[in-house]
Amino acid sequence: MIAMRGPSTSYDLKRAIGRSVGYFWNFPHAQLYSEPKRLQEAGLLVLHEEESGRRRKIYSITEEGSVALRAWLAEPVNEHFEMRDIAEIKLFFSELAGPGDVARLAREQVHQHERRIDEYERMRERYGDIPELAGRMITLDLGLGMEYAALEFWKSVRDRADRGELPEMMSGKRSARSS
Amino acid sequence: MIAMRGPSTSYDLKRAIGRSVGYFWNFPHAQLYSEPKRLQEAGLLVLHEEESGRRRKIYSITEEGSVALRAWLAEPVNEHFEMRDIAEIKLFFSELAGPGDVARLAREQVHQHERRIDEYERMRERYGDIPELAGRMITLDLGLGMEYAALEFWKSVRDRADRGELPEMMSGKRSARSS
DNA sequence: AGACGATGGTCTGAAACGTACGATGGGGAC
DNA sequence: GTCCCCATCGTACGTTTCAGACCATCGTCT
Repeated sequence: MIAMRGPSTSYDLKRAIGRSVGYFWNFPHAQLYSEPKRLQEAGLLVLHEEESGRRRKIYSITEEGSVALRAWLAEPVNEHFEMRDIAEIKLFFSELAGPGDVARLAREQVHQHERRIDEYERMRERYGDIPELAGRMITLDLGLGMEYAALEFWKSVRDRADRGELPEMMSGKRSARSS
Repeated sequence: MIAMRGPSTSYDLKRAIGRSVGYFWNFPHAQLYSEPKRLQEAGLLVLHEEESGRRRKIYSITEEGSVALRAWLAEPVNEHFEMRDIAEIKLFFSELAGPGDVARLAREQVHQHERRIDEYERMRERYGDIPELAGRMITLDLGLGMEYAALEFWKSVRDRADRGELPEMMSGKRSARSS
């Protein structure tokens, strides 16, 4: 982020991330203070500390840092993306849930994904045709694609639940430890 | 999981999760040993320890546990799902990458998502029409939807990169700390 | 009898996390 | 002009999570 934005304080990073990468990779802000320190000690960043009143800590990338960054970008990505979706977990275990729970869950999810889609579409409208940002907007398409996929899914769950097509019993326990 | 499967050892959980929920919520296996202990101390599980050679630790859910579980399932889900996608991060910062990096990245991703789709489709074929499991198969549809969305996205990135339509320069640093 | 893989479990050091807390400065209300 | 609020900027710290090394047992095949 520092390589892209130029010299930044941790607070700058926090805001920049909040508006961009944060959507698909969350950072607790405390990390944005400890990590730069680590990277600076490793020689990948340099710290310029203000002497005036605010005493801001402004980090810039070093040549070594740039090299490491480019090496990382060139490296292949082995892992598949990770997801953590509480709604999906609840759906998976919905056979243990009470009547109406699934329908309510699906409705909530439809709503949430619609809001998120709105948010993304507005971002695209505002920044979409600023050529400087166009590159960074690519990932927005992926986010939107995912959101639309999720939205369609939950809509169909909602409709099926409303039509009573999903089991959603609250049956007795099964037995087996085997299989 | 224990409520659904019936009495289970941590190892049972590990396997069961590996074949199902694990795809959208990963658990390091060590947690599957420490958590049940915690839940047992909290009264939500009971432990039956074998006295024979193996001394397996088999957990079952208590009435209190069932109640807590159903309460949790009925609770609204506030958070949006979390994603962690290294490929997406690299794409976001691709303006700092070397020539060819984006194309390579996209190709890898296409391949990975295709493999994952295969895996899911095979699961559906094998278990799809076993009525007992049908309920648990719903989430598979969401997984597939996401995978197809990602696949299409990365294909389009790949094609655009091949046609040289993406900037992918390695330009000089920007200046601003502001905005 | 021995090898080996599946089963079953524990421990630990390092990261990550959330969150409370402290401080400064600029700008608007008055 | 002064006062207060909010955005800015930063630190500290206890708790969870995590990866991964490690250990033991059992069944089965050779």
